[in-house]
Amino acid sequence: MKQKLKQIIEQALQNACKNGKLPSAAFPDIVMEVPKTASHGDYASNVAMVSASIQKMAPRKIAEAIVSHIVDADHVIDRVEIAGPGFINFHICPDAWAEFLKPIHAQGCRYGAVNIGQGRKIQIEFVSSNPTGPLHVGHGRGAAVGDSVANILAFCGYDVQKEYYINDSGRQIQTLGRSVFLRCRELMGESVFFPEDCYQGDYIRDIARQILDQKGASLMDQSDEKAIMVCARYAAALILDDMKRDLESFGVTFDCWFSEQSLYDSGKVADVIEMYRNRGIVYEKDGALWFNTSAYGDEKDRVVVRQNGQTTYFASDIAYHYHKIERGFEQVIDVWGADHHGYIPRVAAAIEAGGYDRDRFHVILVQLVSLLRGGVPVAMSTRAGEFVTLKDVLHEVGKDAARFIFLTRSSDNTLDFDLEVAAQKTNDNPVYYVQYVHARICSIIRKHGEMPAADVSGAGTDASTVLLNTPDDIALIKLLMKYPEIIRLSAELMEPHRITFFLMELASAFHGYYNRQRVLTDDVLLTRARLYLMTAVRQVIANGLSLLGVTAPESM
RNA sequence: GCGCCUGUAGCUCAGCUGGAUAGAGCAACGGACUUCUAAUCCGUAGGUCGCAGGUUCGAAUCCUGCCAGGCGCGCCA
Repeated sequence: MKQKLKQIIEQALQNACKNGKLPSAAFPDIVMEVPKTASHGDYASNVAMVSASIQKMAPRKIAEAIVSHIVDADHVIDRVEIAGPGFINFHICPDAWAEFLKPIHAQGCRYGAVNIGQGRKIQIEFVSSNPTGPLHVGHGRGAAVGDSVANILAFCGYDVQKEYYINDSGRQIQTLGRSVFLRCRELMGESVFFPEDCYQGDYIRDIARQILDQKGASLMDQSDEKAIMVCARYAAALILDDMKRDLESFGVTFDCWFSEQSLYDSGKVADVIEMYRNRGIVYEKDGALWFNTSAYGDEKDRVVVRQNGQTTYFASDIAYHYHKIERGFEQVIDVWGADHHGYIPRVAAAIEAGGYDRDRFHVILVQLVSLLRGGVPVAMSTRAGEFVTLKDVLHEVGKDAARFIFLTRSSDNTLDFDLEVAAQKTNDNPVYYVQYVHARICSIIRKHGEMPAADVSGAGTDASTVLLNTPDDIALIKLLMKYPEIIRLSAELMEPHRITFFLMELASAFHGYYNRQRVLTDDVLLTRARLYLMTAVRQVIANGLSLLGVTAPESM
């Protein structure tokens, strides 16, 4: 409809110009928007105001010139008004709307897919939690956002790869090994001192028990260093398996699990450092090797190889991100907790120093989650091993509620996750409000199937859709027409919460409709038309929910 | 001190690639189930869009400064 009106205005501008009513043939891009207030029409354009400086005319005069040259061949326009400072307001014929249900039925589960990716390869890396402990709520938010963004981008024509980066190298893994090792000795009856910097959680004991069962006490016969190494590998693998299971029950899967250690094993870290060294980007100072990140906008240079010869985490991250782009991704997206934001400039610097445009690297920062129960904060301390895991949350509130709630805020905002509210099946909980729409429509259709003469095969093809012309019908249709635009925005901005809010808005419109209008009536044509509308609503709800990774139940 | 995020109704937040009278949910109050699922709906009430300037036909939205809160500023990961 917007497109149609744009063309009509464009034509009117040209005609007006030809007839000498407008001095200049230079026209701006025509913007057509939906006014907030119904009395301002169904669509409004500000062309006249924007053209004022070009045409050297008063906006209202320009608007008059445009309006008087409008040709409405298809008779979609009921009336046109000039309002306020020079808005041109279009009121659409009530009968013209139902037309726009056709693409929804024609495209089905593809409705809303705007092809902005055009097959371009894009990678999104998320969660990437260290395999040293279970996933907690914060990871859940990252997982929900990352997975949903991946869904949206794939839906919009990108060739998306989802990746999990496994930090299976470095000090934290060492610490993990030491923690398990000490618990093993403890289980064998030794009294050991368990340092504070080791992982305190009970899961360490469980792992120790498993490893002793599996490998036997002879594990401890080798040198401590070797035993710790074995413990570290074993524990990391176990924790990783656990994470995979948790993520799967959260509806999240990855195309690639990328090991940090593999970057060292294949010599990629050394190679990349060598390359940068040859190009003078990396230099030695104070016995350490530094990366010249400040030349690329970082606040200071960063160490890559420490005085003691060990590489820093940044070293492998340089190699990792460099190779991501080498793997052929046009864009590389990282989903990070907001506490890592200070790390962005140096990774961007590394990419730019590698000869790539820094815009190819994008970080979605996700703010903290505070866990509450009935409004009271739940104490969480990784150090003390007290935390509510993602698994616990899933068990308590379920996948759909968890995913939906994680996406009810912009990532830029911190999120209070209240376990009590999330578990409630009341209107405090927006998931069910949206899912209920789907269930209700399915129920209507089931009921209709039990009715005599339950044939809807002609729906949408006969004149019956003209009956969809009440304000309630039109309001719903207009919302459905908005959906592709919502999808485009959420893809471009990588903001899944836009879909969440849209679905709540659509749900609200539907429930209102349901309470005021009847779908199944004695009037066969009307019933057919309304079923046609209802199935379109159901389709859009299902499409949106699927992008969020939430199921659309047929009954509740 | 520097950087990032936030500041909109009593609470939690949308809106912020500029548009007309700023929205939703919750909480409060009052209503609606013999009819397709009341996990629903309708109505009432509620606002100096943190503050001050600037840009322009027009600012919650863009720019600058300030104030407040959160997070981060390692040869940790």
